[in-house]
Amino acid sequence: MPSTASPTRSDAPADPESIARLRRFNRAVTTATGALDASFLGRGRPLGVARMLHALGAEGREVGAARAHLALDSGLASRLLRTLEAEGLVETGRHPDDGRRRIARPTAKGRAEQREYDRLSDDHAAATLAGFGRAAPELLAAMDRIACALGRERIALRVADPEAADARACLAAYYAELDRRFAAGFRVEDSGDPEADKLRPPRGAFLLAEFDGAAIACGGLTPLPDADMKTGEIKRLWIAPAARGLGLSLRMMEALEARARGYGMARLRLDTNGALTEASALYRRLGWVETGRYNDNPYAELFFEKRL
Amino acid sequence: MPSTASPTRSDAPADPESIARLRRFNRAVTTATGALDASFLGRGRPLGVARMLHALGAEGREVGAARAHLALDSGLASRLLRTLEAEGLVETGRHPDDGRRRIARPTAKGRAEQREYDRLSDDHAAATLAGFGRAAPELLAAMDRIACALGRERIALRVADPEAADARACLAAYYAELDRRFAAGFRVEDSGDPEADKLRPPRGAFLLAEFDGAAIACGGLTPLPDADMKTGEIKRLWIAPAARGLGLSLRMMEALEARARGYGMARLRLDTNGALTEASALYRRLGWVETGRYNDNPYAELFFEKRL
DNA sequence: CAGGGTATCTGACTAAAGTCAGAGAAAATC
DNA sequence: GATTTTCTCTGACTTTAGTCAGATACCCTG
Repeated sequence: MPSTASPTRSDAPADPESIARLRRFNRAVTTATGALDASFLGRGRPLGVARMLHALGAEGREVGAARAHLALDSGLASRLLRTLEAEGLVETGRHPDDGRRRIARPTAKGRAEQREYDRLSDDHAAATLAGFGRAAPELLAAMDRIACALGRERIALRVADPEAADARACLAAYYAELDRRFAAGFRVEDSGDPEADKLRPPRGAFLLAEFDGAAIACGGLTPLPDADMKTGEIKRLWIAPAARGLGLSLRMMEALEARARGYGMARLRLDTNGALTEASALYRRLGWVETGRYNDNPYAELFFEKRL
Repeated sequence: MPSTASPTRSDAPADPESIARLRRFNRAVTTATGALDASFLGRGRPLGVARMLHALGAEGREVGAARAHLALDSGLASRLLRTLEAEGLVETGRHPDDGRRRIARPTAKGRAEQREYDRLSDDHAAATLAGFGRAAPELLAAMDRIACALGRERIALRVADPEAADARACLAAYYAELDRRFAAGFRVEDSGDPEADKLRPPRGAFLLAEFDGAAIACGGLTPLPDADMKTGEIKRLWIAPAARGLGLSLRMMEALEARARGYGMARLRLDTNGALTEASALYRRLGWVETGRYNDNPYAELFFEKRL
């Protein structure tokens, strides 16, 4: 992390959300460059030992998993754990199901030390942010963009509950963008908002794309009540600005279509607004064809259908 | 650098200018994070030795200067040079004026090796760019932004010749932006373009701000032909979008004012256009007061003056 | 030209990171 | 139940980076 970059004041006020974003950027760049995270220094402990302590997390981890994560030789990893044990920061025990594998867990003292490292990172991030001054929001947006691009192989899709906190945050960002982009604004209540239940199995789904712990895209699948019960609808497809242009919308649509096929659906529909030009272009590219209005959503201007 | 980031194809086509921008970003982040540049690996040579070879440049360098640049102990630096000598990559000779100092110069073989390291860096950069696909231009802009912010302590102002290549590039970018922002466009020929001679000493100046070899801002000072020959004019003040919000315009204005004072000038004038809202705000903040039209520049709508 | 200061170098040392060959115990396979 | 495989560990080793105390040669000043 931009650690040499003038940590002017450690008491710099910065909101946790900005700090998290900056640290996410630092991790992305750190991973991409094979760099060392400078916050791992400065507590009188060699880098390797500090990295191992960090890799264990608060809950502890299988020795082999930590070793693979840090790409270490088994001998070296073992020695680092012995060092941490000697300091009283870590305890190792046997795996409940497999006596060959071992689990290394931080002790209470070890967890306190992990929190100290976290605090160091936060301080560095806060100082960097303070140095950015009024340009900070815009720089953070640029950092989000680059972090997503550098780490795009690590963006993972997963099924989420549409009422979970991260899902709601994603949807809120989506609605806010619609409100900005529609000339007349946007209110969810007027848009035929699918109840959360329809976005859950067995006939619906809500997918989230996550990058380093942050939700950066979402997409929903709901059943439509037609005669043969074989029609689905794509809802709430949104990619965070930071993650656009990386092929994520394609991945999300393919995942939703695959899920619809798995549900035995024969066709999918979706509606969209003319203001969302990139969305319509995407649907056409993916083989969707324009069709007639199939609902009374006042915000919908264009209707698409795709046979599976 | 983003070296782990899928160097998919080494034959990826990417223009040298984009590669230079990406590498500038990498250097900025590398410096800020204390990271190692991964391109220094992979030629069977320890990092320290490779960094020393790189630090010498094609022309060679004083041992002390290279040592200071890499922040190395004198003993370690000396040993790295011996290693390079043993490989036949470097020759050291005595300084022409001072027999204590020594100059280390790469041999022909050493320069070839430097080029190989450069090629490795370029390949990494090109592969990363290729992976970005159509989002590349926008990502590069975000990278420029972050590189400037992280490295803002290293932005240096210098007097430049207004007809040198980097100055002309800076001015061209400025004119292009005016053309975009003015409703009726902009043509230099119509704007009372100061001849280059007026932007040179003894009564004028053209300042460039440089970051890691790239010109990112400029500003000119010319004499105005009033009775007591004590009036100057600020011309062509421009900050590249990537460098805005970092206080650079303030630095540039202060440098130009200091220079005007050095020339014995008593007052400064400038004109600007209402479309450049941030410029007018800056001038007011710096103590300029609005005054009447003093030229026939058709693009000028606002006129400011400041007593020195 | 003596003496102090400076630039570089060598030798002796340490810390950190990493490699490699087995040893030992547990699990999986035949 | 014997054999092979898997996981972790220990001991012995190397490489890289870095520190520190002089030694050496040169420059500058008085």
